[in-house]
Amino acid sequence: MRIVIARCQVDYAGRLSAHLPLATRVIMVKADGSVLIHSDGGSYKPLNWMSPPCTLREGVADDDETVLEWTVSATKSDDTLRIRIEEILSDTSYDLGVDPGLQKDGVEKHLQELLAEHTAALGQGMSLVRREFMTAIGPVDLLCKDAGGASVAVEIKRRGEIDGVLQLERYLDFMNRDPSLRPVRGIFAAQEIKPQARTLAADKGIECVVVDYDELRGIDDPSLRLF
Amino acid sequence: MRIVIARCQVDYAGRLSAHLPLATRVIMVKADGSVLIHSDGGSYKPLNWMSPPCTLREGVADDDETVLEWTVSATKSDDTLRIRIEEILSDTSYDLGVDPGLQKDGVEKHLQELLAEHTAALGQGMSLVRREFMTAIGPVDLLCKDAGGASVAVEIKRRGEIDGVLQLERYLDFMNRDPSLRPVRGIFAAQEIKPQARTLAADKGIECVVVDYDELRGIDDPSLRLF
DNA sequence: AATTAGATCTCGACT
DNA sequence: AGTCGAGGTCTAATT
Repeated sequence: MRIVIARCQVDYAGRLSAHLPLATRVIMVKADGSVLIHSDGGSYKPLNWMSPPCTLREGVADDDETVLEWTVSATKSDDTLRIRIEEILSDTSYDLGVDPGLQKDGVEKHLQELLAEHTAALGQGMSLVRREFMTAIGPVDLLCKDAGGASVAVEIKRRGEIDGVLQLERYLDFMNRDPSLRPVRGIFAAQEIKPQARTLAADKGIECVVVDYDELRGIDDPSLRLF
Repeated sequence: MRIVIARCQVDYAGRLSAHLPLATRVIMVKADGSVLIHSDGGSYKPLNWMSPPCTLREGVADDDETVLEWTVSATKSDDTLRIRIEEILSDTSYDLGVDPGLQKDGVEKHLQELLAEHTAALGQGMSLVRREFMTAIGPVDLLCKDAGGASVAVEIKRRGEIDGVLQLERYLDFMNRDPSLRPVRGIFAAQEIKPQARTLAADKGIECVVVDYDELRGIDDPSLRLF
């Protein structure tokens, strides 16, 4: 890991063209050759970058030998990042070693697993028929039967937005064409549901269920938690 | 901009939970308080981070006073990032100033502008009626008339995938209900078109046109290019 | 290798 | 402030 603080201009040419005017920035060169150009704001996305695999060539500018010119070239395409460095304020390198990586918990897949095990959270007397129930246009997250024995298709999102409702509506359209399933009603389950999504669901006769992830996880063995 | 190289563990709790085991990493603290944790590989995305607006509080661990504990808290939610620092290898700060920002060129809008000016690329005798032609369900990128005077709706994407074809199909459905427009046929134009999208388009009677961005731009005044 | 769908998506434009 | 669409999306899982 090499970190350079420098006054620089940057040009990217590839899937688009982009230019950064002269300013002081952080240039991060990773062990795999990838390069990130960060400013002192924004969010985690760099102003400009080159993803691995790529190679860094260091030289000087054609028009001015006092200006360093770094060229980063992608291996698999002709994308290039050209960095013109007018002044280096700092240039340091560190050996970080290989990172053990990130452990995640609480994404949509977990929510689906938990709801599959605790279908009661979707309604009294609800029972699971299948997870990832296949239809002609893709898998429905959960297929259940309610207390009355009627089929229920469940679409699960971490955050419930309008596209999730539309997706469920398409599934319901297809499933209700199948005489062996019909009638199928829909439940849209999420940790939080946006007002617009809720309105659309109501209009389509789709029930909305807000799921408390922590509460649902609390039903499970607490020893299975990461922390 | 503060850059710290340290052996650390990191825990994020918020929209999900995530944990990073002890390892040497780069901690970037930006002027707006946002924090990025980078390893020596991967891509531009940090292993873990906190977006602004947020505040950083520096303290020591409850269980071990020799361990620094930084807590980064989001202002608008209860998301927190907890960084346990076992050893600091480097800790430096720089004043970068405000960045002038990135200038972009070459995305979908530009492609639309170029095609609007050079409708011949879509077919012999094609002429432009309107850009962003409004329909009940949204604007069609281009409305044209072909050599025979028939209406043509054009959907433009940088990369042509299946959802773009579906979008165009919805527009065509609506437009063909309007007696003053009917009949309207469709052209799906993109720099590259995925086989799946091509197949669906063929099935729907939609023509596919692959556009060469550089060639199209070459027709324009070269002085208008960024470099 | 190619495709699909989610993301602590981010980012910009528009309402 | 919220919504919508695109991204040099990235990422991981699955075919």
